[in-house]
Amino acid sequence: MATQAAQASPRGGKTILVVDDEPRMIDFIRLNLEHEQHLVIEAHNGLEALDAIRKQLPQLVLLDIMMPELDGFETLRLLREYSEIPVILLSARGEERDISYGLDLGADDYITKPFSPRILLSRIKAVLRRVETLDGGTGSIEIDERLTVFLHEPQVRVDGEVVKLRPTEFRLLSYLVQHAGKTIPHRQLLRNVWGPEYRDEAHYVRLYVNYLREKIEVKPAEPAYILTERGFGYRFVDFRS
Amino acid sequence: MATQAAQASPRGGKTILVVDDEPRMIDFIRLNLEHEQHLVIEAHNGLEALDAIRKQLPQLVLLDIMMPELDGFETLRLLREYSEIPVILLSARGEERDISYGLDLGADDYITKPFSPRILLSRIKAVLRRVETLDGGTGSIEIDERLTVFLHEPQVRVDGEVVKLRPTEFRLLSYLVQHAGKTIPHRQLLRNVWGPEYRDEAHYVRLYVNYLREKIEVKPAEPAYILTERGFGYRFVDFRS
DNA sequence: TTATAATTGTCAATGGCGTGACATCGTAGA
DNA sequence: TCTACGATGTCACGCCATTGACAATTATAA
Repeated sequence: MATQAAQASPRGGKTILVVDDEPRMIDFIRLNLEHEQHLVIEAHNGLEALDAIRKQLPQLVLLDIMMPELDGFETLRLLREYSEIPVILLSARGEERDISYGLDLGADDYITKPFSPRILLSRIKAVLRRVETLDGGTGSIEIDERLTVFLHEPQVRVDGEVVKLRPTEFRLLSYLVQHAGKTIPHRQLLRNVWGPEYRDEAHYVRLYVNYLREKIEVKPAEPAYILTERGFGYRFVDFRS
Repeated sequence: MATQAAQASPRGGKTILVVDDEPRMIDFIRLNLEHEQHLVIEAHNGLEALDAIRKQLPQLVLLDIMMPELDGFETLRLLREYSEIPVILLSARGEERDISYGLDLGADDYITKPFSPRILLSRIKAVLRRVETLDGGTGSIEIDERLTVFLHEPQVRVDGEVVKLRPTEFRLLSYLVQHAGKTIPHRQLLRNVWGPEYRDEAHYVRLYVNYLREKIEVKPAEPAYILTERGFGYRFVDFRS
């Protein structure tokens, strides 16, 4: 049902929906976003916002929390029932306590009013970048003739054969490939593949590195892709050099 | 080895280490933090910072990225080998691209220079609040005479008996209890218990709600703690009323 | 009231993940 | 060089998460 975001706009800018009941705030944001070549559409309450999202498919929504009719939280809750469009919440001073509620509802980030144009633009850029990393591009990286890593599917192609990866293997390989050429310390791998609550389980990394080697290396005992940096961590070979 | 954070400071303020090579920046931060009753200590490069953390055990570190000797990233990497002390990165304009690297290394948040006193204080407050939720308090919530939920151990006490919870059961129950009295939509439970990549697996929630009911309810078929709100989600009974 | 569909609850099978024990390798010091 | 120790690699087992099939319940409409 939910169509993928669309809307071309002049010179590579994005279509951004600004939802706020204060015209001054909308004007301020519009001024700054249009200066960056974005196309700005607006809505003045939650209902209008949901309507505009359905009809215009913006690439990003700036959503004020305190609004008449349908407030930002409720709007976001309804929206997240069917759409994963990026949303940045705008919260007024003193509402900071409730921000975690907004993130729970699925907001991508938030900005506290008042804010500077620079803050606004950098947050938007950051959110868009994150989203584009997730679903942009072809979604596959050709490491060399015999190995292709897919970033949207838990699988790799090795010597023309598709090999399925288990979820943890997939997250680990993606992380390594996306940081190819750098040695990643054990701790950092744990934190980013398993989660921040894992600190001392360096064992897991060894185990899953070996699972991966079994699947992608020619000779797992003499790895050519996932290299061991004794005492530090692991490094995926820099395939771009 | 790593002792728990300590340092009492006047009137409930925290001990905060500010690491920056620009004296003006330190002065600016010091002015604002001391106004909020925090005790400010300072360091001017990474080595000094690691030393100060060892010796003074601040509750939070504000860490500039661009510094001579040992930069913020490298300092953070070394620090995270042995300590989970909260760190907020300070990044100058134009370094925004590298922020995700800092978060990978285990930073808790970041602030882009220049920033306002209000931003500074609210970020610090947010990080400290998050940390204190994790390890503060007694760590247990007594729902009623027969049920106690532990927030730091995957277990509950039911009728005086300790019952162990599996990891997912534990996360789900913690989330429900911490939002007791509110109906949480299926989507929101999925997002916050399983992760943002789970969207349509509402089935999981049903299954785990039932696992939990088996463990904590008197009659699982007629739940008194975890209530079903047909068409919306689940609600943990409001035990504070 | 009854039929129907949507939602929720239950059960069982499968395979991934965490865990420990142990083998092997690499490095530094004797 | 040899030895000892720490780091890394390997293996096997048991628990838990996921998945699918299906039953029961509730709301809605006939």
